[in-house]
Amino acid sequence: MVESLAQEGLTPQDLGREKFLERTWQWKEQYGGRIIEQLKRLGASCDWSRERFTMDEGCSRAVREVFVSLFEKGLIYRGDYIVNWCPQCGTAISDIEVEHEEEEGKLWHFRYPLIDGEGYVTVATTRPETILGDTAVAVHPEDERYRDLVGKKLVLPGVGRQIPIVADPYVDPEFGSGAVKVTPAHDPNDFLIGLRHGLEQVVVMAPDGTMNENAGKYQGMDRLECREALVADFDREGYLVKVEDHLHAVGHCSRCDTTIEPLLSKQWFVRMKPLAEPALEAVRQGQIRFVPERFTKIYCDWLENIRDWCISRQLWWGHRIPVWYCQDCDEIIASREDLNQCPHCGGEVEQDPDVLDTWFSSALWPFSTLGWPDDTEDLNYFYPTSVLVTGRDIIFFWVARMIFMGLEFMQEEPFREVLIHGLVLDSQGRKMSKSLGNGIDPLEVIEEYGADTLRFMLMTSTTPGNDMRFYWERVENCRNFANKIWNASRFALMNLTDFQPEGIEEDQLAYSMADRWILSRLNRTIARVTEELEEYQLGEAATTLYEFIWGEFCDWYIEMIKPRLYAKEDGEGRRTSQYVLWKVLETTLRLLHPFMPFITEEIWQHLPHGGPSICVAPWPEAGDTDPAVEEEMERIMAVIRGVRNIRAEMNIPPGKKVPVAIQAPAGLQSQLEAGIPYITQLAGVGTVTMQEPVTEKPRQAAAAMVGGVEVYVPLEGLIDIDKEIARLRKEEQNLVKEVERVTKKLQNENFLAKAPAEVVAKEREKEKEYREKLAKVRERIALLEG
RNA sequence: GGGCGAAUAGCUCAGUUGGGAGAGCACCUGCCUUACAAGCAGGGGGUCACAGGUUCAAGUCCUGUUUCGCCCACCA
Repeated sequence: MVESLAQEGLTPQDLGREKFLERTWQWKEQYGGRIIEQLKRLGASCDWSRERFTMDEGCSRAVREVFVSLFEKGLIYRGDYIVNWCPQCGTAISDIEVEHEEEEGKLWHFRYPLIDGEGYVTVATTRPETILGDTAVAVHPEDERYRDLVGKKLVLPGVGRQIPIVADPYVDPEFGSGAVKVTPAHDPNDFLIGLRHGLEQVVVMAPDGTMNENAGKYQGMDRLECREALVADFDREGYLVKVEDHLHAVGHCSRCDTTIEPLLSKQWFVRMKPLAEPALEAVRQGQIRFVPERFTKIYCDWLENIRDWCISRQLWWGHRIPVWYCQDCDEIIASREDLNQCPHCGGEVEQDPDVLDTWFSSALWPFSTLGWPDDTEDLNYFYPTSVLVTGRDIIFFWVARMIFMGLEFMQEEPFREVLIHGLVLDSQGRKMSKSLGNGIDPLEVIEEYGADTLRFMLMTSTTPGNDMRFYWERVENCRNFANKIWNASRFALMNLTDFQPEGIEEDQLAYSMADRWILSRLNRTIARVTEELEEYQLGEAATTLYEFIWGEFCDWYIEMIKPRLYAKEDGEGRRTSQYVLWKVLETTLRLLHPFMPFITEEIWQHLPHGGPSICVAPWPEAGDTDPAVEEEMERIMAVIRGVRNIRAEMNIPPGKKVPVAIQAPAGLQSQLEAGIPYITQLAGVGTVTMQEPVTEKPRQAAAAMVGGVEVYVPLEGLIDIDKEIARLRKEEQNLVKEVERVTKKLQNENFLAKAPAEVVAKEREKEKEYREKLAKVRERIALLEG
């Protein structure tokens, strides 16, 4: 066993590389067949020789089914509407693909003359080029200033078009001049005003962002170029009233960051209200729960204010819209099958050239990957699933849409809980982005530190829903933890070569104090980790394991059992510690497996184990703890720490064995005697003398008062009395503070009356403990000084 | 304009029913001790942003303020 692990020349950092990915893949394939089937079904095959991707057939069929079904229900429609147009990408995009950024812009004020020459109306705009598409000016119906002008006409400067003044409640009389230019083809509000008043829609911009034939002499100019030229022209001609600085939010394409142009065009939309309502109810009534809870509000707010979803894209990748247009009878047919001719008139048909928003198919993921629309075994087994884990940045894009599509087509929510995590930021707290070049390639981290290291790092020191910064120091820390487990396991394997757990009866074993202690700690750890995982306290669970493995198992237990393991003559003791060592490690690996899948699997396979793979091994169940032995061991450990502290402070050479005299009440002596081997071994102690507290205190000695016992290290010549007094003085100071605090609390009658009895009892115990300790320290100081 | 999050050790962050402030890194001291120097042992370091309030008791609950960050938003 040991040989195989060593011979392969592995380090934990190798784990996660291809070899292990492959190996784990094999195990998963062998034992987790269902999952593999799903993953395979997910794969999209790509054929570059054609113009478009060929999406996986299964998924494609689901997408068509959903599209056609929604179309038949009237939930998908094709219409003219103002969409977010990206001139760079040359496509429409949905509302959530637009990123708003505050920008310093200008607000230009222009005057439009009345046709009768009787004055002007002043309007303001942040996009002067859209003036070319103006077909009205709107004022508030109750605005006294303009009441008489409603119904009159203005001349659109530079264009010459006569446009009406209309009254519309949308206009805010308080803002600017109280009069708004109306451009129905290039502004969503204006579009609605236009519909209400039957205004003409004049598109002045081409899909590539240049001005089109309706822009007159500005035709062919880029929109910004046009803006400059137009402003200059209007200024010269006296139409420009003033220019103000203006801070406003400008929409940008989330993909290429180009300024979005609202543009009138014909697109496909999903009618959102009927779909949003059930999705809202499912969350409101608790069928779906968000963790952390605050994301519920974000989700609900979005769906409550949802507008129809523009799903057509003028791109060359994606699922092509399954709609055919008859060239003869103008019939529009949404079809599950490809069409060659019009089912109505037999005429020639052409498929819509557009493709679907990629999130349209993503929304079907919970069921399309399971074989839907067929009634498959996987679908019955895996839908709905229990929990979805995802980043907070795609709640709208993905989570919400999976929910409403799931409800619509499966009549059941796709998952019960949604665990939201934050984003990984760079070390300065910025989002990782291509343009900043501050991104970190996870594959590089894996290459250098191992996959488990990265995984563990991402799971620790974070709170659900909060962002985290990427720090190499933390990666290193996690790498070190991975090494720690690796090395501890190597130690275990070296000492388990002649061990098999078969046939061992737990109650027949000769447990040492250390054995009983670590088993109790293990049970406590199992219970705690399980509880924390159930509460989605992933970081806390990982920390609990970290502390148990490093702080208790490695630092204490392994050190404690070394003599037993090395002593060949102590057969029963050795065998017991081997068993406990194996049991604790094997159990701990199963607890740690979700956090460090590769390393735990690799080690587990080398240990005696049951079952084919740790990834299908049962989750550990917590047994009984033994508080008495924990307390006893804690006292022994305190003695050891006390002696170590003395050694360090007194600069006692590391190799030097020191004698120790322990003065303890009779009741504690037998317990302490059981701990003597650990004290001698772990604190560099030669002999331990057990005494009654009444015994004369040694003068040439350093002392530690721990857990109700006095520990003396008598070392003639090696103890600097002045230094020892200073050390004790510091201890005294700390104790005085503690005693003061506790006493003050216990003198407070309100505390005694209102605090729970157990809290008061605890405080009383503390007070007693501190006072006793303080008395001993003072006595000690007096002795040394006197 | 609306909403959310954060503020704790030099740095990055934990701290979930309110009951003696924690980790990692960095720093200081001593150790190559037969699993591990990517390690071991010991140590220093915090008025938990600020101001009020509730409570016997507040990092934790409430109110307000400040400073960062994020999300949403069709006032030209």
